[in-house]
Amino acid sequence: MSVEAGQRRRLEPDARRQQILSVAVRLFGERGYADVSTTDVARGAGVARGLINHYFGTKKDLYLAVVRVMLTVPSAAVAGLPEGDLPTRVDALVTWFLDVVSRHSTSWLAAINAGGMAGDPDVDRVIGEAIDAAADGVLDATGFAGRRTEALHAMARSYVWFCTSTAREWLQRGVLTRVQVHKVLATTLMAMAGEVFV
Amino acid sequence: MSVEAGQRRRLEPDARRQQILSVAVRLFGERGYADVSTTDVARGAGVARGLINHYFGTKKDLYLAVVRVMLTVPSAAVAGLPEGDLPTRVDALVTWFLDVVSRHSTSWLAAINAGGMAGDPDVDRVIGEAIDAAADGVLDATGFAGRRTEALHAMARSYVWFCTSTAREWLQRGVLTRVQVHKVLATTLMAMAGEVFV
DNA sequence: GCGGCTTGTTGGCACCCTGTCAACAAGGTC
DNA sequence: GACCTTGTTGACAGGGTGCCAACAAGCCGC
Repeated sequence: MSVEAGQRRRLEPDARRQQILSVAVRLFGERGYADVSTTDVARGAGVARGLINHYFGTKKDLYLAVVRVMLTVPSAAVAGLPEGDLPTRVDALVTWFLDVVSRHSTSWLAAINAGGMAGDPDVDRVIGEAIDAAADGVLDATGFAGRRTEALHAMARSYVWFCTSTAREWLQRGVLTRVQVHKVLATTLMAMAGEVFV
Repeated sequence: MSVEAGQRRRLEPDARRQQILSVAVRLFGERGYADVSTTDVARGAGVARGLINHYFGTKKDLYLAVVRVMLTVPSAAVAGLPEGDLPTRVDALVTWFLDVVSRHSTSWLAAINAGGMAGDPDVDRVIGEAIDAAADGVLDATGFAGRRTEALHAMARSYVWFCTSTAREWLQRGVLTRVQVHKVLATTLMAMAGEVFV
């Protein structure tokens, strides 16, 4: 107990908001939407429950902020792919993806999994934006960013979902190795780039 | 109103259970877990709310029964793939999958989407079993059912997730055509069978 | 036909969670 | 030290869930 529980302390709005958000990220990351009550978050932050509504609005709004944090971290360094022929660029993209997802595996996979909120329009929109960004990276790496169409983008998005589910078999189920995942993802992307992206 | 609302009628347990279940399937299929209350289901069935707990236990148990119904329907006719070379069998598998998913699109995609319950161990287990069954079909169609390993099965499972997300781009977003989805799925499965299943 | 019995069914109770809001007080200012 | 801004609290009302004793529909023996 490093915090005096009996005393009431004023923090600057940004600091308090950040403190609550970090607690929420931790809790939602390990327990899923329905299993985390705003009371839990408030207790974790040593704060009255009403303060959460004051800063974030509704519980779902808080969750949206949490998902944004979880998804924004990895997408920081999307750019920076090397030059070279198609196999080289595809390999670099897959390597980059596996690095990112293994580093932030828990939070990132938890966010993509939607922790029990998939189907909600707002949550799906936030996740969809992250998937869209990743899909842009896929089209970029395969050299189709210039000829981008809605259909191409949809296929790339679908491939990103494929990446996440394959990564889950590696990081969560532990039944695939990183080398195997790498080969699966690189091979399928090569096939898509060569035969269906046209 | 074909049902006398004011009268209390006794039904046989199986009939009542089935009646409640069908209402629950309809409601959960169109509105997601959190947005459907047991009161809604009870009202839809013209029944006291407590009766739902009597027949199904908790609300999550009811939802599990609903998901089982939604996922069991399509997996009925998994078998029956034609003989022939690899491209022929792959093509038939993809055609079969697209037929099934387009016929039961709403309920099946809703169930796979978990309607806001992904992350729950029990729900994930039920969905996982359906994915496993589909993955068996994939290994069967590609002729690797005999040499089945855990890793192969994981890759097939991952491919099934790829199929669902691609189908979503077609049936829910409407940005891909059936022909495009077919080509994507057939091409990638051919690539996986030829290069990574080894 | 009638009382009794099995059991499908109901309504209400207790508990938890959520969103709101008026009241409170911490910390700076004059 | 009085005062004022505003971060913070606690209580309230509404709604959802699980549970359980009481009720009654429909069948059986007489």
